[in-house]
Amino acid sequence: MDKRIKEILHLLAGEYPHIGPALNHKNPFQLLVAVILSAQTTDQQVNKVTEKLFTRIKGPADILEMGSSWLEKQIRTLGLFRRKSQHIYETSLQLMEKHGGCVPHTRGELQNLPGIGRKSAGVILSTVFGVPALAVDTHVARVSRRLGLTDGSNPYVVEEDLCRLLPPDLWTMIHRRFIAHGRKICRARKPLCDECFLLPHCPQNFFGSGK
DNA sequence: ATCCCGAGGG
DNA sequence: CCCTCTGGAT
Repeated sequence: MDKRIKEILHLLAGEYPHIGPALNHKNPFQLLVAVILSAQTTDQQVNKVTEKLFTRIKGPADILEMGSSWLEKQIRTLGLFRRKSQHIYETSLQLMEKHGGCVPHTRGELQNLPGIGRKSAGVILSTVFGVPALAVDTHVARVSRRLGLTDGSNPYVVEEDLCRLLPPDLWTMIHRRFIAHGRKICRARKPLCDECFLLPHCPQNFFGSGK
């Protein structure tokens, strides 16, 4: 692994030591629901909704029992709420019919569910099944690009580049730490470069990019 | 490439 | 007003 990358990872580990999943949940199904809800939405907004939602919803059968219009009302404060409601309902249906009410353990099966793409499958695999995955969202992509770890705008390309550069046993933590850094310092709009502990190692800094 | 789509911040 | 938020399906 590159020396500069090692130093970056070391500094990130120091700043964001033991960092857990940002989406609150008590079982794999609840995480699956939360991940669907998280599209183009802050985790804070998702957690606000799921705090109430998950007192009634423990598994896919609960969704089918309550119905999609009920669900839609519960998540109305989130963006894309109609589509998310449909996806959660359809996914619950498929889980009951094809997977015995359980969340599947493989990427292929997960991505086959409506509303679950590569990023969401990666989050589920790494968070509840302990499978190494580097889920690339808007934060991970942006931070990776600014640090010069990739030049791709396509998330799949970014994931390929990162997975080539970084060992699998670090993928899950790197995902979380990049997100934490992307929220706090390396923000999309006005990045706080003057407060950033990675600045000496960042190509964005003209004077520090040389070595 | 386009659509979905509310909350929050600037 | 504007942009962004742990995207995915068509």
